[in-house]
Amino acid sequence: MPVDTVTLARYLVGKTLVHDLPRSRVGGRIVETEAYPVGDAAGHAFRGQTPRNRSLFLERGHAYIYFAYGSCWCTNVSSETCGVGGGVLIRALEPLEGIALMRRHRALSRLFDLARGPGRLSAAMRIDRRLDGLDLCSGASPLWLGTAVRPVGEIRATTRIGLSREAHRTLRFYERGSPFISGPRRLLS
DNA sequence: AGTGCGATTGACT
DNA sequence: GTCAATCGCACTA
Repeated sequence: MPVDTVTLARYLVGKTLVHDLPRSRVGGRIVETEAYPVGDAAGHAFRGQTPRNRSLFLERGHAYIYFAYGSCWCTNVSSETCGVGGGVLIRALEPLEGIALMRRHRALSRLFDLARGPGRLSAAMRIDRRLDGLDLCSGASPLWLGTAVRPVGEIRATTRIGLSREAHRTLRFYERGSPFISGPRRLLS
């Protein structure tokens, strides 16, 4: 696993994210990420460690899950060494496994909208605070990162979504041409 | 104790 | 394309 945040954000595109539920499994291919490296004023770790963001300071590869806008859970991977704050936001997933169950979690039928956006993918995969702080690479967690199921396409970089600070930095990565990424369609190509 | 504000989404024009 | 709901948390007093 790469040792810096930006490289990790690129590396995660094409890998899988899987959640083992009591009776079944849901998961998919990561097609879009955003990097929040050390020293980035837009990152939750920027102002130091607090009870809310403590998982960002765990060794790289742990889950940081936070609640945004009163309704959405967002799923991140910690990306630095223990004690240093940094993370990668998982923004969109190409659904692969347990699609019928994910549709039920989202009460929605369109496959392309199932996991297109950080809050949507967390809802589809039933990810919430209970999974915060888990080691995503240990092999023992119900939420885990898996290897790529097929070769990844061209990875493109653009500006991150929804920020006021550091808005110019191109730290959003996505698989070119994927219909499963979030944001305006014009950014697809 | 009170205030302000999002790493968003879904509904609506 | 625009816009407001919603609430946990950080920050100020």
